Amino acid sequence: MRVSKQEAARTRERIIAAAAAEFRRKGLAGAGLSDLMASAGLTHGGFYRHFESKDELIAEACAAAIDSVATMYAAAPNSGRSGLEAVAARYLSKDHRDGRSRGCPFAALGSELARADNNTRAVATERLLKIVDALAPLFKGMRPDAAKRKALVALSTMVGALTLSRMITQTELSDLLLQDAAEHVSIGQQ
Amino acid sequence: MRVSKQEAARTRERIIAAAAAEFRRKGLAGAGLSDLMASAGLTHGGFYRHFESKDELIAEACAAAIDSVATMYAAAPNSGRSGLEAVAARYLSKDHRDGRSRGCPFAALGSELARADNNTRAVATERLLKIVDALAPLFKGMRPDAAKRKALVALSTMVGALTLSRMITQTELSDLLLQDAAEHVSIGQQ
DNA sequence: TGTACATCAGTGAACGCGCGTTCACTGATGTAC
DNA sequence: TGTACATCAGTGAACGCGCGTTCACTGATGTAC
Repeated sequence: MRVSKQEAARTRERIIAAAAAEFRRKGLAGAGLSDLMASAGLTHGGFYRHFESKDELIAEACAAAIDSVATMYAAAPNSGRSGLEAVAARYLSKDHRDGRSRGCPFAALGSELARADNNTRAVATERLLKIVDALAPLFKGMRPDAAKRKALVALSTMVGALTLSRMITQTELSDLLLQDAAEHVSIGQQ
Repeated sequence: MRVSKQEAARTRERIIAAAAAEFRRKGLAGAGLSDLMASAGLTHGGFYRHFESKDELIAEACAAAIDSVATMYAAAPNSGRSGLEAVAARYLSKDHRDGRSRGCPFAALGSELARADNNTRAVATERLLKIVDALAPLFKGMRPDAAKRKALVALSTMVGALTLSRMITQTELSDLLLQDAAEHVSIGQQ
């Protein structure tokens, strides 16, 4: 039952989207291709019509996951608070902490990404730099280069705090860390 | 070939030590019991004389790993620079980045720890608080409670920056992040 | 203190299971004339 | 435009492999008398 090129392309995107969620939920090693294909509405046998290997899917799914949360780093042009404050509040929210499968892949997969193959790490690095570029303008009154460096450190704080807040078993402490980290990042413009 | 209680206890410690290194090197899911027991100089069959399950070992090995790097957070009473500056420089060094298997488990296993079972996460949380207690006095002229909160945020920055520096494929950028994050943490006393 | 027996740390083979990957097959899509 | 054939997305079964776990066995250690 061959399917049109157009539909096949849509299938491929569905697999990537399912993988982006499954990997963040269960980890790169923990998510199996069979479950993952099932959650895309397919049987696992068809996987290799779309990808050469699980590693190839990992790279594509990570790229897609990073892109899909990129809007989180855009300045919200609404309220009176600074763009940085808004981004930090959104990133370090309880919703983000409790919604791994839709959240930041650096936090959901950080230590596994650090062990991933060269291709995946290169893809992740490239997207990381895009996010840094989006974040940098939020550091007002700074030379672009300095702002980018500040942005990467701020992102480090957010990724680390979100990861630890997910590990911590005491709800109050977890909440407090999110709050303190958000405040710390918000005032980090000097 | 039964072995003395004393020797059995030593064997148990050897397994935990081997696991603490293997888990940090390959991840909690990636490290297999067979390899791990071999690296402790044993065959895998004897594992269940010492532990009820892999999960039990994970909890014990993580505790041991955290404890074994706890000295990294002690203030070095030598040089002129502040204790915090010394700790940040040590934590965010290239040696630490390149020596996963002997380094901080929060960075080496962060995203996997966030998905670990309740027992492991409780053990990790308890040890995290000990590290925060060790770090807090480095924030001079602050009430203990405020200092602990600052310490946890600083630790978040260090964990996030180390994790990202290991993921980044461009050496110069990875180095720069370590340097910038160390500087940021060092001056974070206000 | 010496003897007889129970315990149990460690070995090595085996268990079932799910993993990533491969393959023969189906039949609608795409292509060549 | 219509027909004949090649392509290939998707299915479902099967592959070998390594995983965590179990088990029968060995023989030195620990214990009871």
